[in-house]
Order: sequence, then structure tokens, then C-alpha cells
Amino acid sequence: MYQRNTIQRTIILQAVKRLQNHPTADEVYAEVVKEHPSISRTTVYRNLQQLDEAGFISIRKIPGCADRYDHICANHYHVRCINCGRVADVDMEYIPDMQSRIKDGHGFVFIKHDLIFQGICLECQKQGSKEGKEESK
Amino acid sequence: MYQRNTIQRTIILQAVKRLQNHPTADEVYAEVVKEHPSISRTTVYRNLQQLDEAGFISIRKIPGCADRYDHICANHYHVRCINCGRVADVDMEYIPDMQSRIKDGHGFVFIKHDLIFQGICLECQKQGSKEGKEESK
DNA sequence: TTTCTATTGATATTATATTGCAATAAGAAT
DNA sequence: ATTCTTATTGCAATATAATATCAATAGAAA
Repeated sequence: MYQRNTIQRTIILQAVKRLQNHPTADEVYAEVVKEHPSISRTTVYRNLQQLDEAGFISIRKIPGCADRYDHICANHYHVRCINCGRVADVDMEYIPDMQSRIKDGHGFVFIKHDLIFQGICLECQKQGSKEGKEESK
Repeated sequence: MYQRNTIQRTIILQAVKRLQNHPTADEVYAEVVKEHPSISRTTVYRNLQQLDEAGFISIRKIPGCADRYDHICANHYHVRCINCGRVADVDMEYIPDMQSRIKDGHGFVFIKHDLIFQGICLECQKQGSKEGKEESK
């Protein structure tokens, strides 16, 4: 756990709270470097992880793309656009006891679960999926 | 789609079918290089992707670790050990209409979903989680 | 046998993330 | 206010996973 609230940590947290669209570490870096041009990418990566550990933000590991950082920490589900990579929340009831549906878990102790939808976002539908900024990996 | 069934493609497919534990591309490489010492890692990556596209195996993108290759193509759910990285199937009914539970999908067209559990496998429980071969990222 | 081209394998590159370490800066102690 | 202490930063290097480029090769077809 970290000890001090530095300028860097403060503006990184503010950036995640301002950018509400599940930014990647690099997108957070691009945002904070405007305000604090000397900040290092390493510091952004490091502080995002520390802010996650401290419970102020939540890291979201989405299959097939860079980690996203979420200003909302409560458990919820996400959808990823397979054309442009955009990640959004879905409004769906969280199922805390999902693991109770498992008949055979091969001796695993279950801790949590992630449910990630894949689809095409509204913008990419409009553009006929022609010029997405990212291909699905 | 590929045109020819090369030696390399054949032994890569056999390796995935033999290694039933959701191997990574590197683990498949380690297996096939025993039989075919001159094979290139690139060829393994490339063929695994082509075999996935051709429907003979299935790529599984698990958050926070390297892609796994599955000899079973039918939709099902997985659990990952956060200590050693092992990926296993869970025996649980597949829910094809999961997206029907979404109240607001923000205009996304939904295509598929992935449900991934995280937990501790039997082996890591026995070892008291002391010497896992991989830390959770 | 010769031609044609899919495929391979070596190398380089990209993307994402982490580690090591010297320099810095922010509190605490004096 | 000055010094001390150490958490933190930022640079550079490294790690890992995956992909791109391209000349050489192999194998089917003519």
C-alpha cells in the first residue's frame, strides 16, 4: 500500500474519474501528460495498480486487449466492441452466486467471476464497421 | 483459410488434441518441437490461429494471461487458477441467451459472451499457494 | 522436369507491462 | 530552517506475447 498522496497519484486518479470510458493505461497517460508533461508512463502504470490495490479504482482485464481502468469499483459486467475495442458497462443484474451453478469445478476454490460480452457498438454499426480504430485481435 | 495440410499443421493439431489442458502457444511449441526440432515458433502461432479459423480448435482469450488453445470447440466456461495460471473447464450449463438479461446495452449488437471464473486449483491449495509457477498478473 | 505459389522459418517489430536503480521530493526530526 | 529519511519518481532495460516482413523452401500441378 502506498504512503503518500503525490501530485502524480492525485491527477492520475482524477483522470480515471473524469475519463469514464474504461481507459487503458496509455489513454490515462495521454490525459495526465497534458496537465503534467514530465510524468513518466511507468508512474502511470504503477499508480494505476496501486490505486486499484487501495480500492479507489478497479482494473478490468478484458480478453484480447490492454487492461482497462474503471472508476466504478462495484462488480458489474462489460461489453467490448470487437471492431473498435471500446469497452462499456452493461446494465444487467450481477449474479453473486454464479459459481453455485457449477456441477463440477475439479476441486477449484472459486473466488470471483468475469462476464464479458462481445459485440458491435453503435458508432461502428453506423460506420458499417469500415474504419474502426482497432481490429479485434 | 489455408490450402494444404503440412506436416507442421498436422503435428500442431495433434499436439493440441493430446495436451488437453488448454495449452498456450508456447506450450504447444514446446510439445511439437520434440517431434519436429526445426519448427519455428512463428509457425506454431500462425497455425494455431489458422486451425482456430478453420474450426478445428478454439482460441480462448483469458483475461490477464496468454491465449489458450482448446481442443473442444463447443461453447463452455472456464476457471483460471490465480496462483499457477492453470485453466480448466467447469461443468456448468452454457447459457446461450445470457444477453437477454441485459436491460441496457447502450446500442451494442451482442455477438457472444465469455464467463471466466477465478479461483485456486487443488494442487495450489495443497501446496499452500507457496510455489506456484506463475503469479496472478 | 519445370513452374507456380502456399507455407515455412529467421529476423525484426509492436504492444503491453514490469523491474532495477539513481535521483528527487515530501514529511519527520532536530 | 536545516538535516535526515525514505517513499516515490522517471529513465532505461527487460519481459512477454503476438504479429509483420520477406527470402527460401516444399509440394502440387502442368
